[in-house]
Amino acid sequence: MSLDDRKLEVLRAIVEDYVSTQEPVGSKALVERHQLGVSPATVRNDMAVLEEEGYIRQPHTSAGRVPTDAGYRLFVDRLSRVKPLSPAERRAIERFLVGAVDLDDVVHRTVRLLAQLTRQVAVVQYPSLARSSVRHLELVPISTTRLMLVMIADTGRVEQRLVELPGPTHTDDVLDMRRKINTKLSGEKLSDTPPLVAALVDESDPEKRTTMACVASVLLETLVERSEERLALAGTANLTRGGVLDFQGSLRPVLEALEEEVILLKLIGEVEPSTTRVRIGDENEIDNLRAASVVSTGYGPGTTIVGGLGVLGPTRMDYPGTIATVRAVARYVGDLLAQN
Amino acid sequence: MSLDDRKLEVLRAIVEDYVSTQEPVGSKALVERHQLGVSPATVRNDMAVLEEEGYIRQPHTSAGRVPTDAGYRLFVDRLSRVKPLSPAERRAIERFLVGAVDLDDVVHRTVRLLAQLTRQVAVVQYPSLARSSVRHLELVPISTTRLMLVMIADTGRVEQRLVELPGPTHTDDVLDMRRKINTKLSGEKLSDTPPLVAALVDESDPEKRTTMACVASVLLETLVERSEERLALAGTANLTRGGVLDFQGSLRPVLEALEEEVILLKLIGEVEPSTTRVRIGDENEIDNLRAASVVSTGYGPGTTIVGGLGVLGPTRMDYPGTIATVRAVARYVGDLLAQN
DNA sequence: ACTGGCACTCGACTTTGAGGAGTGCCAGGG
DNA sequence: CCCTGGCACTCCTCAAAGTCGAGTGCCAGT
Repeated sequence: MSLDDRKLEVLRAIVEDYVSTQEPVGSKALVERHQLGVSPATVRNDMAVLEEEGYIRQPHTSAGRVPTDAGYRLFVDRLSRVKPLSPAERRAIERFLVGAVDLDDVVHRTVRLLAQLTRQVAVVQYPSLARSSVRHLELVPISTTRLMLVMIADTGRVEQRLVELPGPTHTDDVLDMRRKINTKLSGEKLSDTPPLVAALVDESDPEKRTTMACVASVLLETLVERSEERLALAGTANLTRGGVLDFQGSLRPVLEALEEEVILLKLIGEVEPSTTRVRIGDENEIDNLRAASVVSTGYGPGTTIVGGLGVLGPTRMDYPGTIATVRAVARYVGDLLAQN
Repeated sequence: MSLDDRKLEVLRAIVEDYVSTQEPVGSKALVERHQLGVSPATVRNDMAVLEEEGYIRQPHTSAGRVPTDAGYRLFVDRLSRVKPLSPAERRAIERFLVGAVDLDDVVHRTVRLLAQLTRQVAVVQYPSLARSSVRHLELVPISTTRLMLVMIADTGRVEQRLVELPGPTHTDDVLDMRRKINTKLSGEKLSDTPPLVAALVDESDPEKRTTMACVASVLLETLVERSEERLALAGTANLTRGGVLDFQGSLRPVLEALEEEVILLKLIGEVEPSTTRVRIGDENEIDNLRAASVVSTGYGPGTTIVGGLGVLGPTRMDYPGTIATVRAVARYVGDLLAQN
């Protein structure tokens, strides 16, 4: 059975009212607040159908209706009009992001901005190393048997690791290694580097091979294996808006999930180009977040994607507004990265 | 009026019972659970005095007594015996901290460990730049008009900033600057560097002065002005233990405070050598944390202090245990840093 | 100085009842 | 055939009232 236009209109009205009032919405209130052009009784019939189809439900008999996860899904997919950002919001974004001095700064400003605009929990992934290229590798002698390896990626990320050398090594040899490494690796995608690093060891003089092997192993760890994805989080206090009503009474599971980087990365990290992804309630694979919704998207200079960002909130959220904000922020951040 | 020994014993019993049960404790329950050697009526008289002195209070008539902030303070200062760590805890600390590969790793492991052991919110400050010395400064050419400045501190912290040069600059000149800067600044406390940086500009060749000034300004920002203190936070989910009872019904203000780095730094950053600081409820200057207690201490290699760490929880917390854990973790982290 | 006894207070919990929002269904009308 | 007004019904919310019991303060007695 398919739903006719009016039923969809009723669903939209229910979602919009419920999102803004946080109270189950009844047929009478619905016709008063929206120009549906029919009587409450008719709306009731439509509601009965919508309930049968699983889009809305009653918390208890003789209460109004509340959208189900499926209802929100339908709303997002077919009923929500794109809500353009207000000029004030655009200005807020620009004001917030100009003046960022480095990548850390950009990420921190972004995550706070997102949290503030959406009034929800915001998550921003640092540009993924897996999607970056090597811009420069530096070997800094700390002592005769210790180096600091610094990797600068084209996305602005900088990673450093300590290298313990097998024995005292002369500065000239370090410089030599540094030159060779850079010649070989500069400009390469991080994911393409392992064979090149192996080649570096093979090609080096026999007497310097152990030293080079040492550096190479740390290099590999830094470039690929560790593949450390970093995150920034902000706005957890927003979880407490709407009392204990959202999130079925306990913030616990949500806060727990937010502490797991792995989980957050799953949420915002899996990005397809230029798509905004919305996960509603049960659609989240993580049990702890079955009462939450996540809106996420990728960002990066131009059309490429180097990382993900998004927000998390109650299923009862303003989807059109949130989606618009997340998209806009992602675009601004992308532009910002493109400038470097 | 001074309190005799038994009254203090009663106070201790009240604190201990309330901390473990989270319920107001009455005179009868008290004599049953502790060997006070007197009758409930006597205890009641003692309680009346303790209440008059402001150490305990009744949530309402005909309820048991609850410690006040002043009561906890007295308990911490005079009544709590040091609780030695269990072997299991010692082992947990060691297991958690060995295998940390760099400073980031150490800090993250520490903060998680602390949150887990105390079952509270943990905060760890990265080694403060203000207390660090320069180990090495590196200038990495990114393009002919851009450098990346990398500062490596003796505490393991690494800061980087982009430098926009006034015009194309030859690599040799960069190397020259790099050498001069290192000669001048290596080993110096960051706080002592500003005049040295100024001298660097003064001493440089006239035609290279603008370039050097450029680098110097970023250098100063990195070394001193920005003076960016970093933090790691973990265990916010622990705030939800004990229901909504702790924190007078709303986590909101606490979560808000935890989002402000400045506030957290105030809490754990002001450290005197080898002291563990306990701030109880109202003693916190931040309004949002008037229902919380903070236990903090400094850490660093040997007896020096390079940063702070601590935990935050409800005033109703296990002070002896928490204090012991915080101290132990700080000592272990200090030892770990000393090894590098 | 401590104890047992006793009257008293007051929150927690239960019961009862009125009120009302909202529904489902049905018969009638365009 | 779809919409509408009417009506009986459900069941939540809220307030009032009452019981229960933990815990207290005080006092007289040892």
